[in-house]
Amino acid sequence: MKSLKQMDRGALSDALDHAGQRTTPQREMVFSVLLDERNHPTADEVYTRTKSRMPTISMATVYNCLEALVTCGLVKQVNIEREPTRYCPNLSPHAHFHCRETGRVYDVPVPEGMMKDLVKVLPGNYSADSVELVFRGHLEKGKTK
Amino acid sequence: MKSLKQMDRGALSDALDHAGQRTTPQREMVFSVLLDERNHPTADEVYTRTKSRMPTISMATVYNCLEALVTCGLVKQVNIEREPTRYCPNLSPHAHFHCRETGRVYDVPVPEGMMKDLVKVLPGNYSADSVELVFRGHLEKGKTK
DNA sequence: ATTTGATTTAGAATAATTCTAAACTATGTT
DNA sequence: AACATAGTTTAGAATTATTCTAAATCAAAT
Repeated sequence: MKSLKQMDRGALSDALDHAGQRTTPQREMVFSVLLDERNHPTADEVYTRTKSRMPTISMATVYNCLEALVTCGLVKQVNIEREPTRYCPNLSPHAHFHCRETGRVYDVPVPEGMMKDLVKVLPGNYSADSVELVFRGHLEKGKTK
Repeated sequence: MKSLKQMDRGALSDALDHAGQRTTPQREMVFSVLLDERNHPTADEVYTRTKSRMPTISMATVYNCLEALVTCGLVKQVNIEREPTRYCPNLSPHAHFHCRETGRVYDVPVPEGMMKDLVKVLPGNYSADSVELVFRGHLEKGKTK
């Protein structure tokens, strides 16, 4: 898909607007790239993909756009073991699985409410606004996905 | 505490030995530093603390020692949001809490078996050997710890 | 004693990310 | 419409944690 669906375009400008930021062609393109292939790309990968559709974009702009998208809440950063930051447009609560063999990261759906329940292990004076759950291991032979 | 307790010294050389590595004064000192003040120091902080007791040690050696300790299983790396890697000698299953205000990281004890139970959310073909659970937020006024 | 291999060390190299300052773009105001 | 203002993009420099390199040191084993 080469461009943003109307729905996503709307969500994007709403979210940017709400954060006091402008909707620009670069931001639309980067967002589109993220929605298009949701395999947790790094900034560098996002740069390569975006550049193929918008050859004049710079690495700095890709970082700027990603930051804007994170700030306005449409994208989440995924950090695994000090590897380069990956970007994920999946906003529903989920965990991550990191395959040691391929290095790939997979979203893992979790039962409704589970992420919230986890917070209950915290002592009373700890107030958490985010919960991250990351598994590491390998995929059994068979499925690739 | 300036030096390793006999118990820890034994655990250290056993573990190093088991991994085919030698017990050296630098490794003992770095391990001692980690056991001494368990506030998830970064390599840089470990370097500073170790240097105060062993002024000739180098940064490279600190990294080497930390890597040796991680490899032989006595220490775990804790990575939060692409910040510098922290080192933690707490081997019992636990979660982490990252305070956005102070940047500090706290160990959070979890109910027996909980970390293992979390693995059950994974699809059958996902085989996890490690589970990481990180909360981010802030500490309510009152206790500092 | 000598060889062998591991370890330590200082400093160079790497790599992801952030910063800087100039050019560009869009928006709102008269 | 012209202009001021503020936000955005851009290339390249700077930063920073970490890894690499190669020489020096050390320790164990022949």
